Amino acid sequence: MSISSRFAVGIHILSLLEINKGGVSSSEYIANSVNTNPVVIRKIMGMLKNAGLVNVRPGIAGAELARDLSEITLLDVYKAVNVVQEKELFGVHDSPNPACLVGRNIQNTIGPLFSEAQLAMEKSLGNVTIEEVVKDLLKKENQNKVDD
Amino acid sequence: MSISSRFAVGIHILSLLEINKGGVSSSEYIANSVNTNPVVIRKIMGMLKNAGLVNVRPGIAGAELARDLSEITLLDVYKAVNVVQEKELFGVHDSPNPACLVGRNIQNTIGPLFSEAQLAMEKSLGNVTIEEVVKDLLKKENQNKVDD
DNA sequence: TTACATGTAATAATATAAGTTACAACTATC
DNA sequence: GATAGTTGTAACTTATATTATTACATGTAA
Repeated sequence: MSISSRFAVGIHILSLLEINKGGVSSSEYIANSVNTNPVVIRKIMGMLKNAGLVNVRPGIAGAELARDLSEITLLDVYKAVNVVQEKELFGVHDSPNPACLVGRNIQNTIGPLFSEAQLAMEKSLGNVTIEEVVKDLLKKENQNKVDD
Repeated sequence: MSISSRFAVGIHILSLLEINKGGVSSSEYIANSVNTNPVVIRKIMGMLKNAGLVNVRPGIAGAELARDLSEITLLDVYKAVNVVQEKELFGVHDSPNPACLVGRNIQNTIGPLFSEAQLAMEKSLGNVTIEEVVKDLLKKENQNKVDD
């Protein structure tokens, strides 16, 4: 099981918008970098737009960042692309037997524990900005040049 | 997206083994409490057995805990039932375009960030033992009695 | 030998993800 | 205003994973 790659693609898109700031970032252009279909990009872009992270308009080619990169965290992207619902990272079997002590209490006992673990993960995502991601992309790019 | 309920069921099973310590916990008995099919229980039980958490033997009815409850954490169960592979909680789009600066570096940049978030979640699970779960189950049971 | 349990393979039903096609709605420009 | 090119979106396909279920081999105790 893995969380949908929409999240990774969302990060890819925002990074690309920054690095291609001079040019026009159409869905086709972005799809070429991500290596997927332009429609997939437009769907994800729509989510990023709803979350106020990018500006896109029908008929007009190219998307732009709606906020400073230092004010967009991975958690913002994660929430924007809707990959995991609140308190639902961990699936729980429904309708356990109410005639059993464990069955009638397990959900209430497990729920908070699962929420806490999910929040710990999300907090970690909230500590990283897209600005840092872009800086690291450029750093890795330069490292590779030196290696050649 | 949700992590397979095998994890929740695994916790349910271990708790039930403790609370039903006096009786015989056959796969049918457990399935009745979880509200699922006995085969599902046997499959999960097999994973718990491989991880050294329970003792079960072919032909002999009933399973038993293989360790003290205070020495089994939620993380142990999570790993036992194999719901998330190492470093694979977050899906990443494969083969992004190597001709693009972002495309050829995004995986190496994102990877460690995703791993860190996953580890934060897993660390949280490692802080809770099944013993605590059982205590909370009993506590909630008594609270409900008072409410009646 | 019988009754009953676990182990496991095979299958079906369901849900979600990701890719794709098709087309409506919109904008700029000629 | 007609055209070319873009975004927005619905519909469909394919692939994969989960969960439930059936069937049966294997193992144990009485």
